[in-house]
Amino acid sequence: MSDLLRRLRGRGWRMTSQRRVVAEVLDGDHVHLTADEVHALAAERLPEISRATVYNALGELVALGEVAEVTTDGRAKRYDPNAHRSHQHLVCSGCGLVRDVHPSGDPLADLPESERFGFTLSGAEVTYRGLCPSCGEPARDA
Amino acid sequence: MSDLLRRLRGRGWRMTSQRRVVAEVLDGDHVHLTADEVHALAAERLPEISRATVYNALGELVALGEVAEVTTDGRAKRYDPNAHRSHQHLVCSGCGLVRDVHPSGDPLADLPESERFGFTLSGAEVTYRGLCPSCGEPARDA
DNA sequence: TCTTGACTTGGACTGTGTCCATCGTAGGAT
DNA sequence: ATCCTACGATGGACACAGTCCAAGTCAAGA
Repeated sequence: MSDLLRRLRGRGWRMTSQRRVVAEVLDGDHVHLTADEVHALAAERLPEISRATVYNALGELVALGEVAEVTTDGRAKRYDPNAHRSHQHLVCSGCGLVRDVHPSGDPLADLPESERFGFTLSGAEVTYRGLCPSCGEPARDA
Repeated sequence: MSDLLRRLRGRGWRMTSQRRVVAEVLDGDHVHLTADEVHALAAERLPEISRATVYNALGELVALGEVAEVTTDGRAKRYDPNAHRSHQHLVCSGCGLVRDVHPSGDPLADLPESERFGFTLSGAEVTYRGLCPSCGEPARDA
């Protein structure tokens, strides 16, 4: 059993076969699946699992802080199980590929008091945009 | 006529009454409207304007670089006419309020070569999250 | 094993955005 | 000033992501 499943069970998360496969599908590094992708992968092991259940499970994992929700653009949210190590995202403007990155420096420290407008800050997300090695090569006709 | 309208006309943007009201609605600082809000405001002046036209006009303004698209969460995109001055966004986790902010430092400089994975970087967006003064006050029962 | 409340299901529903065939019109040509 | 025509507007159907709900199912404690 993975660490994730062990942690969830330890926190009193009622374990069902559906929740198990969702958690298993999300296990690993550099995983950034959409809800539909999670559903498709889960359905390979448990064909009857419903979309609603996947959405429920993902929502709970996010609420528990085990998985982070990443909105890279106007498309579907992606779910990132690497929520315990603080990191940011590098997104390919061409194909949508997402990589975890670890910038130096703390963006929160870069926001002076005069620019906080009385807000109580809780965090900052940085999204780097660019072209991945495949998309960056000049397109070539056949 | 506003600077925005003048610039657009100068760039050969065919001016119609619909495009005019969309551009006028978006004029100003600290404007972060959703497409539906733009449509509603535009419809006050031009009741027959259709949603498709608003979406078309917004898409063109974004393509022209006159307006920036901001995706703060899984909800509707917001349109920010303040695209010429580089800035980042501060979003209230409670009510969704968006403010423009100007952090010091350059997030791009914080991403070491070893963390770029061969990408050609084009920019970085920083989204600060927190509670605005209204939402930050402890809720009080009546 | 029994019980029960939490979980799952699937289908309807909502919000956001896109597409497309048809109609209308801005702006150049005359 | 008027005409032409290509570009823009229209609105309704469609697509996608996500939520909600009533009814059925099951995990886990007693």
